[in-house]
Amino acid sequence: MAVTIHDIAKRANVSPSTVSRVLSNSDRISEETKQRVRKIMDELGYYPHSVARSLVNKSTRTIGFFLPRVVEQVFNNPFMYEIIRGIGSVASRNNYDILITLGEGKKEEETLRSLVHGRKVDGLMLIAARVNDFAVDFLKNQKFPFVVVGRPLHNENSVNWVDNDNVDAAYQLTKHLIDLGHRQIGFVGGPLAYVVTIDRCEGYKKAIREHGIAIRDDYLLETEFLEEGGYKAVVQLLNLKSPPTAVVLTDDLMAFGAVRALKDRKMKIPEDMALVSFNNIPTAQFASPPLTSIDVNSCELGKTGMEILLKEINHPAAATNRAIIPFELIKRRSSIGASK
Amino acid sequence: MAVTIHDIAKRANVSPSTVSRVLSNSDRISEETKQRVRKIMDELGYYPHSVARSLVNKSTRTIGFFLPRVVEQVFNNPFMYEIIRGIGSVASRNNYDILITLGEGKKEEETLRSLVHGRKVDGLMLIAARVNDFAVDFLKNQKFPFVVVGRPLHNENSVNWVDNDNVDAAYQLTKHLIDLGHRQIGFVGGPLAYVVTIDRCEGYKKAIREHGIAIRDDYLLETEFLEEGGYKAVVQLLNLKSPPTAVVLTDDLMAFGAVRALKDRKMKIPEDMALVSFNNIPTAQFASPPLTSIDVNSCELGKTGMEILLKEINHPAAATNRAIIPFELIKRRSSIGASK
DNA sequence: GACAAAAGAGCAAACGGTTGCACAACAAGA
DNA sequence: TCTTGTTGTGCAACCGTTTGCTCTTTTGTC
Repeated sequence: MAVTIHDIAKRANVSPSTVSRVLSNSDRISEETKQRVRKIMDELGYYPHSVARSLVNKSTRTIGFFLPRVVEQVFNNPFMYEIIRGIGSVASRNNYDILITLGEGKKEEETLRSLVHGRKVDGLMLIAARVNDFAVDFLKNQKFPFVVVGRPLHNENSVNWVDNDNVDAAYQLTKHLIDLGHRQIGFVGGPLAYVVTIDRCEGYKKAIREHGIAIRDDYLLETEFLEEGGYKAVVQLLNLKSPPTAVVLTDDLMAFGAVRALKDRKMKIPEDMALVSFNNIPTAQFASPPLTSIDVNSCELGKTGMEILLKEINHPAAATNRAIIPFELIKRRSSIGASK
Repeated sequence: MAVTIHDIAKRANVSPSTVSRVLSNSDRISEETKQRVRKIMDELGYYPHSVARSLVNKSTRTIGFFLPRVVEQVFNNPFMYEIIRGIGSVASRNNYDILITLGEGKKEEETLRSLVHGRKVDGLMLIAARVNDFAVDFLKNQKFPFVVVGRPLHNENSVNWVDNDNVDAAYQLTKHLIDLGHRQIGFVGGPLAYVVTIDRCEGYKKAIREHGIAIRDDYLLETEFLEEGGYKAVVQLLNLKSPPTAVVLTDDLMAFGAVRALKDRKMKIPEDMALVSFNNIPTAQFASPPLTSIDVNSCELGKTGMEILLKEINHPAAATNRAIIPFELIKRRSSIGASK
C-alpha cells in the first residue's frame, strides 16, 4: 500500500539503513547516494511512518491535553480556548501535535494510564489544579512530564506550573470596587474544589479586611463556572435582606449570568449593582454593559506552560519550573458606569 | 522501564502470544490461564503500548482535526469550539482521541501529508470548505477517510460532508427583515473563498429578488469572519448616500463589530439599523441588544460529521454520506426591537 | 486400546522504522 | 608490500504488539 523505506531501498539498490540515514541526513552517507535516494523518495512519494518511528524513538512528538471533566462543561468556556490557542502556537512552532483526550464517562485514572503508559504522548498539560488533584499526584508519581496551568496546592514546589497571582488579582479587583465607594461586596466563586477559587477568595477577603469591612458569610457563594451559575448566585444575593451593591465573580460567563439576572429584574448596572469578573473573554467587552474584568492573559498562560513542558520533556533532570503571568485589570462600564 | 507483554509472559510462564490473547480475551485461552495472567498484569501494572499496537493494527484510534489557517484566526471563533465539542463527544464515546494539527506557517500539503502518510490519524475532519479546496482534493485523491463540515463546491457528490442549508437559512433571515418592512438590506459576507459565503449570499439574493427588490452591489460586502470585519463593513455601508436600514451579517462576531460601529455613532439598533447574523454563539443572547441569529446547531454539525467519519473509517466501501442539519432562526431584539 | 478431533499454548514472522557494529574498498604512511 | 586509517554501506537486532500456523496434550469414539 503505502511506500516504505524498503521500497526505496530496493529501488535505489541500497539497504534500508542507508535510506534511513539519508532521511536523517547522516554525514556517513555520500552526497551522491543522498541525491539518488532523495530523488527516488520524491518519485515514489515516500513519507516516513510516524507510528513506526515513534516506536523506536520512544517519542510521539505529541503532547496531551487532559480534561478530567465532562466535555460539555469543558468546551463551554472561551477562556479554555485561549489557553489551547497559546499551547497550540508553541506546539506547532516546535512540530508538536496536540492530542485531546476527553475522559467523558471514564474513570480519571483509566484515562491517565492510557495516556501515560500507552505512550501516546510525550507530555501532558493539565488545566486547572484541584485541591486534591489526583492527576497531579499520579503524574508526579509516575515521573511523567507535565505542567499544570494553575497553581497546585500541595505540590507547589515539586511540580511545574504556570498561573497568575490570583490572590493579588482578586485583591485588586475588590479594591477597585472599594475605591468606587462600595462597602457591601459579594463574592461568587467557582467550585471550591479548584485552587483558583480558593486563591481568589483569599484576595477578596484580604481587600475587604484591609479596608476595615467585615466579612459576611452570606456574601460568599460557590457555584459552577457557567452562565447559569452566575444567574443563580446573583438571585440568591438579591434575596438577602441587605444585598451587596457590588459583586466579584470569578468568571465572565458567570458575569453574563449575573447581567441577565439583574436585567430580568430591571435593575441597572452598575447603579443598582456593580459587577466585576475574571478572564476577560473576547465577548466581555461587547456585553451590555461591557464587563470590568481581569485579563489573565490566557494565551500567555498556555504559551508559557507549553514552553515549560517542552523544557521538561527534553531535559527531565532540570529543576522544576514555575511562572507567574501578569494580569491586567480592565475597567469597563459594569463597574465604573457610563460616566465619561 | 515500562512493563511489557514479555515481562508478563515471563512472570506467568507463558509466551507473549498467550498474554496478547488474554488481552483480547481470545477463546483459545483457558479460563485459568486468563485469571493467572490478568492477576500478574495487575500486580505489575501493565498497560498496552498503544504505539506498538497501532503499528501492527494499522489504526491509531485517533482522528485528526485539520485547520489550514493560522491558529490565531482559527481559535477565535466560539462557533469553532461548538463544533469541536460535538466531534469530541462522539469521538470520546467511541474511544477515539482527537489530534489537532495546526499548519501554522507550514505549507498545507506538507501538513496533510504528514497526517495522511505519517498515519498519525485514522481519519480527518475538515472545517469549512473553500471554493477550490486543496485539502478536499488531496484527501479525495489519496482515498483517505475524511468529512467536511461545510458543503464542498466541486465534489459535492463524491465527498462526505455535513452542513446546514445555508441558502435557505440566509433566505429566511433576509425574509425576516423584509417582513419587518425593510427594503434596503445590506449583506456582509465572509471571504468569498468560502463556500458558505457564497451560499448565504445566494439565499440573501433570492429573498431580495423574490420580493421585487433590486439588488444593489454597493450593499454587498466581503470581509473577515472577525469583529473588526463587521465594524469596517458597517462603517462602509453607513458612508453610502443611502445606507441600508438593515444588514445581514454572516457571523455573530461580525455582528458584534457592527454593534460597536453603530454605538460609536450613537445609532440605535434596530431603529436606525437592524442587524441579523449567523451561528448564534453563546454570547449572542447577552449582547446589547441581543442578536437575532441563525442557530446553525454547531454541536450537531460536529456530532453528525464525526459519526459519518467513523462510518467511513470502518466501512470504506460504503457510499458517500451527506447530512443537512436543520437550523433555527432565533429572533431577538437586534431585529425586532424591544417591543414586547 | 487405537485413533481422530479438539483444546491450549508457543514459534516466528510481521508492522516500518533506527542504530551499533562489522565489513569492504581504497588511500596513505612506513 | 604491509599495515593503518578513513569513508561509505550493509547486517541484524530491536522497539512492543498481533496472529497464522504448528505442536503437544487431553478428551472422546468405536
